[in-house]
Amino acid sequence: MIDAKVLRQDPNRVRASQRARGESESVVDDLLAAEESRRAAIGQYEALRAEQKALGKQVSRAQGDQRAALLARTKELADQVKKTEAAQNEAAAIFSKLLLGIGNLVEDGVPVGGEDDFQVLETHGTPRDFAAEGFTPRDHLELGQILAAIDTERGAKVSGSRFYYLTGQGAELELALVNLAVTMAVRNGFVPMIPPALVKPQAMEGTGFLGQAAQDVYHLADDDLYLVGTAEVPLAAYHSDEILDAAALPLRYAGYSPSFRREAGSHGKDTRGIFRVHWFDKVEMFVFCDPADAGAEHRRLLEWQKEFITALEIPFQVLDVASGDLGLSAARKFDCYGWLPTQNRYREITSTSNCAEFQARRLNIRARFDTGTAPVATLNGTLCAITRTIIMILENHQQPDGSVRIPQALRPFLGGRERLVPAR
RNA sequence: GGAGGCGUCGCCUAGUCCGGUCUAUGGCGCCCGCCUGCUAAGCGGGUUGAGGGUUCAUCCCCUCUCGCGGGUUCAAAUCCCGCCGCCUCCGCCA
Repeated sequence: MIDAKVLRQDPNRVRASQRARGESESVVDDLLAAEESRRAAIGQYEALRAEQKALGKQVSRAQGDQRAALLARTKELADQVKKTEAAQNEAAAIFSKLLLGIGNLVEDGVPVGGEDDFQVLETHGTPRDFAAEGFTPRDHLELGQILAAIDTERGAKVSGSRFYYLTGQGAELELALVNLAVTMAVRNGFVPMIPPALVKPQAMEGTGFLGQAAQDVYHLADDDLYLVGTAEVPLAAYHSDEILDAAALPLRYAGYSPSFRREAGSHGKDTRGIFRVHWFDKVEMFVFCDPADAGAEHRRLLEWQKEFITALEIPFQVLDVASGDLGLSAARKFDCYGWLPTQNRYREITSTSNCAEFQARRLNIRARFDTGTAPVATLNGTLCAITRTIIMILENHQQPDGSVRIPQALRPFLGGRERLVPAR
């Protein structure tokens, strides 16, 4: 959630952010009104409570008529205290419900607009010229079938559409990618983590996934647990309700977990192969840091993503995502789009968001700074989303015979092999 | 899933039966000071945490805080209900 102080002191900044996101501005006025009635109720409650407490002491010492008179007054007070307490809770509930609903304040410099208004910041590598090489590239599904690495038919038979099996070399490829990603993350100072993939509502709410993204989340109604769409959720909630040692920041975690996404509202989009699926595994970077360092840390996460994609020898671009496409919790987001030869365009392969203090406030994660106890900043970034990465590797490194060259960096994790080879 | 036990201010712990004197006891640890060739020991003092108000800052003030949430009561660590977590045992299970 955004800072209630900012809301009070500079409501226009919140209005501007809402405008950039394409969200309602009037919610700001509703919030200010709710805040005012909440404060009024608190004032009344505190005054009554103080009197009640003072009288309570006298009651325990008083005798006879005096005691009876005091008891009559304290009874009256108790009644009023209950009423003001209820009023206070009601106003607070309205306030926090509204506050939880509004998106993070958009960082300065973010391009304004919707999904297509991103700005391309960088382009790395050069897409192969398959025409010059004299063959037409196969798409990842065809390659996956030739290599006996991807089985979507049986995935559909067992689990439905948008499910798949990674088989043989495909399964090996996932394990190799995970190993490479975790090895690089550890070298960069991350603590590797294998977090739970089912979480309580607070974790989901705290990370901002029950807002506009709620329709994309799997919920187990019998147990009131959610299947996470990213390790970001359990990693963020790891330190919930904790006060961290500021000297220990930044805390960097690399979580390997399955990611479950309902993909509601994307019917008919990217239906071929494993580009958009209901489940995939992912290695995710997550950082808790001093809010003053968040911008710099965000750039570092981006650099580590670029390092990983570069190691896999995939041509890619870095995008500065536009304000309307940030999601609830991000103040700024950079995406890396890898080259997809058969679509003749770049497609999303990683994403990194600076959530500033937005998630930390919701999850109650603070640190003791010199200036006092304050929320930390949280940042997340994909290191390796397995299915997308496999797609990019297969398509970009394919050979005319359907085999696939394994990028140098990955070979140590595949027993030194140089190629994935067609099955018989 | 069943039975029992437990959850108190960093750690350990008293208090809960029988509500008010709990503004929560004591020890350890930690901080400050004294003493002291140094260190240790000793002596004296301080030390729950969070939120808010005030202030340049300190001081100070208020509220909340005995696993969490309700309830009873003028008043709850203490009584009642629900929940959560941990431990032991049983059942089931990879």
